Amino acid sequence: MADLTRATADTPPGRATIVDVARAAQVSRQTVSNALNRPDKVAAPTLERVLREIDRLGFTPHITAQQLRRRKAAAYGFEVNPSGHGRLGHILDEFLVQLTVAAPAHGSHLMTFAPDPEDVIEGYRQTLATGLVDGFVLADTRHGDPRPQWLLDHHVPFVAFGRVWDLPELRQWVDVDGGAGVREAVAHLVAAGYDRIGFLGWPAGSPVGDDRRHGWLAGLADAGRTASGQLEAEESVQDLDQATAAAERLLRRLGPGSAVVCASDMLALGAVRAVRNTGLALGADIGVVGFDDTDVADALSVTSIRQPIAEAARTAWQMLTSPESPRPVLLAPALTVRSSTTRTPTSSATRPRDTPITEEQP
Amino acid sequence: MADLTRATADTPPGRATIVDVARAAQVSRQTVSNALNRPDKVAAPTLERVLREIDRLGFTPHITAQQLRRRKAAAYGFEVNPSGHGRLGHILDEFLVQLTVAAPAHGSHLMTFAPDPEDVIEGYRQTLATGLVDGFVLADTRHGDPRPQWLLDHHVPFVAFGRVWDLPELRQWVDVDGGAGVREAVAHLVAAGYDRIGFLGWPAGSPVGDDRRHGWLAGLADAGRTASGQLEAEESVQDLDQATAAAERLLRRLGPGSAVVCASDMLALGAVRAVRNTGLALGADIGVVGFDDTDVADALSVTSIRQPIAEAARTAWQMLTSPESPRPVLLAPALTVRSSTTRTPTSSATRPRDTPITEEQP
DNA sequence: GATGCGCGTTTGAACGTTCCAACAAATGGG
DNA sequence: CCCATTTGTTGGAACGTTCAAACGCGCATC
Repeated sequence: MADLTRATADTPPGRATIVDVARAAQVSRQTVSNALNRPDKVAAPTLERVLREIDRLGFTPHITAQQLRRRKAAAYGFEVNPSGHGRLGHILDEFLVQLTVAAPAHGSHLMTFAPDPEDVIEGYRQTLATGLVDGFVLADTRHGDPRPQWLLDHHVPFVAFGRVWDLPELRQWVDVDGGAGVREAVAHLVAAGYDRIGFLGWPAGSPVGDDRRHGWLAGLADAGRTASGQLEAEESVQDLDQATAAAERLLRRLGPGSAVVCASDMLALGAVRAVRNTGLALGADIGVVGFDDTDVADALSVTSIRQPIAEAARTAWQMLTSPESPRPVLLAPALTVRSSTTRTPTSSATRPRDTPITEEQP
Repeated sequence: MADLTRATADTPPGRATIVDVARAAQVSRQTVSNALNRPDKVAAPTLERVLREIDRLGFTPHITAQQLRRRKAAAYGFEVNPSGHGRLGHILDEFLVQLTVAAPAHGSHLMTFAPDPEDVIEGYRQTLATGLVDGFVLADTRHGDPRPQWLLDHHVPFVAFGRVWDLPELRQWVDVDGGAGVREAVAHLVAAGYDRIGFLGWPAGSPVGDDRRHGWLAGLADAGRTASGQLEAEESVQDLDQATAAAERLLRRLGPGSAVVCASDMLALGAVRAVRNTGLALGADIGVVGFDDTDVADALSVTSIRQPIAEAARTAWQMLTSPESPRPVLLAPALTVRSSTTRTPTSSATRPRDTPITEEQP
């Protein structure tokens, strides 16, 4: 169907193949192949001649034929799970994009596939059996997830984004150290001059949520403070109103001049609403930090903890394609600082920075 | 690397091929191939025997070999553009997921690729020249987009999600009728008993934004109202504060008992803040409708216009894989109704529905 | 001057499948 | 009852590439 080359006297119509190049450069198939794959094995003048013809004919190797002969797809599968409201969500969305961006650097491609709703494994088995992919990038590893063990059992290369909690001996995963991110956020808040620092999280029990909570405690310890006297709200993000109410209770106890670190940007939205409901100023009176640096944080001008997704993607490829046995990697997130954690308000860009602001202090 | 079958007496180690099946069923290669591709050409008893062996050996055709021989990849490319904050965004995120879900129904696969930052076309040229894909699914078609014309020139199959504004004669696109969605939202608000209905949009000039604005005007006309006396705020979503301020002006003019339709959920967030700032009750006093049904709308309990992305994805596949010349398709979005457009407040689940609420009316 | 070696190049075969033409057996019409 | 047609099955070839082995050649070695 697609025609990429113009047909002339010495270029047959359709896409140019390796034999077309060979004929034009007056060498054999194999020499053209060598020119591309092991240039050191080809004499300099020959190499130059072949490369010139490759360029002239616009030859690009047919990956499908390579895949067949090399018995290697140079492609990896990525399961997109339509369960989460039919979307990947902010983090996996970005992860997929960054995986795709980083793929060429490893001579690979990414192929998406949807899971079989009946059987978690079936989609993996099929995708692999067709020879379309060499392995998989796992995301969203859950407790009791059967996939890592199955992949191990069948010697299928894979890497996980997210700790594989069930298999502590497994080494092929990248994750983001959420706890370290929260810890850093606490340090930032202390340095910014907030007196008391609370935490708005999810109900205990989820590994991710608990990790972030521990980061908060560690941050307090770093600053020589303890959690006693502090208050921790535990509500589900599902209901924004609950989060808002929890944040209001938190603010009543901590008072102006304090700050709240939240386990998600959606919780941070609740905190911001609570700040407004309480009649306080965001940033000047109360600091708020979110998690994941979503559109919401950006729109609300809320400081947020940003996961280094691009680096996670690059690390994942490294583990997948480098031959030696990998080491688990924990990446540190970074803080995107916005006006929600600035005690001298700069939210209005029209107001000059050096204008002294009288703010009510406790 | 991967070993999917156990090696026994009559099954050689490694993946089973078509010849293994042929040997086991005592037929030729070709008959096995026919059994899978043109079962009607195979005698019933033979067919049964072959299928039994296929099942027993766990044979799955090697797609790579099929691709080579059939000269067809049965895969399509999808460009993920890392420019938008490194993410696809809510809509394209869902579109990608739904494309992947619908792919098997068309015997196809989806392959992601990142654009060459230097040259918009280069990524397409390369991906196609390698034979990895037969064509492309375009998204995010912009004004002055060189891709559709290039693809047409080179006879490359493709379909666009989003109208191709530059090429009115082009027929291969699916889009969502945003205007119709807004129009329906206006009808919903009228039926719900809101007196005056405003619109909070983006500055005029973007096709998408203007389309939604026209939907608002059409909805007013349907209800026998005109935009005179109504007020339309035009601000950029970039700055939530501007949106909030614009919404406050809007509410001052429209007064309680009115409603605001927004061109995005982020604008709706501004509207919701304006409602709170004005001391009014969301839903009971002021109706708010967003667009795209994102997490934010869900969290804020805001009625939102939901794009039928899954259907768009199915339509895209249809256009791509069905032989006959396609017709452009405009899909109608649907309203996800939440408490932000309910005049008898049900936002707090604990408060019984039948409790009469005294609300101040103008 | 025969021997061995390394370099650059070529040739045959293979990856796993389907297209194509040929074939044998069964079926039908005159 | 023979020939033409249909039905079912088969083997050779091809898709475009790389692997593995072989080859010819110049050069140093003895």
